[in-house]
Amino acid sequence: MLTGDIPPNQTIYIKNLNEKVKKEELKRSLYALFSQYGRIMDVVALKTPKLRGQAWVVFMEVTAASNAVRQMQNFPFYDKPMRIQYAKTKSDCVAKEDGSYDKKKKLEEKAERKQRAEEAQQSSRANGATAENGGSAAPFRQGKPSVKETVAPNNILFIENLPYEATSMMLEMLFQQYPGFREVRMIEAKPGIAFVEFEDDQQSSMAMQALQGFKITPQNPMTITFAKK
DNA sequence: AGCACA
Repeated sequence: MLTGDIPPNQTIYIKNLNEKVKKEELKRSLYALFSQYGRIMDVVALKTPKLRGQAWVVFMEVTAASNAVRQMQNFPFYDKPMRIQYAKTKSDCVAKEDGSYDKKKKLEEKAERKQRAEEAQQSSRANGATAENGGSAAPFRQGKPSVKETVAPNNILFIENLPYEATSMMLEMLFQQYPGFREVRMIEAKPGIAFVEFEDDQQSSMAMQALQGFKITPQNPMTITFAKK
């Protein structure tokens, strides 16, 4: 198994990400793509030589992380299959919430890492380039509070939290700009939801990433998940 | 391949 014997963690570790994607865009897309599994506390991505092509997505619940690990395993994202595991350690933002965050310990760890890096540098007798990268607060958006059932990626999107005023025409305008768009389906008897069909699951996922949380009215950020087949 | 919090 890809996850090896790493115990479940509310944070998932993703590798084999496309390194050409800019950090902010990557974080936004990961946020949009994974928020269908539950509320996300933080997304961390660094572009340092050691950490490029990897990211951490911190969920509020472990169950959300578990579903994400299973369902999105190997899913093509910017043309590369994502490799997903549980993170090996607790994320800082989680430690801060549960009170176990220890600033002193954190600094020690940082110093140790630095030390290690310098040793490696010396022993190799080589001078390499150093890359540093800034980055700040993770995006926060409204999402579903509760745990979701697991749904594998597919070509049909399920849209929730639409305002009453929303029409299929409006949704069509919104979704038709993404390649592979087929149709919008709304059900008279069920206001507030819609189904949007694409040709394949990669195209539907691109639209999901682009429109996740989109507000038709200020009070209604739409929630997009893959439809149950 | 690579597990951090700039």
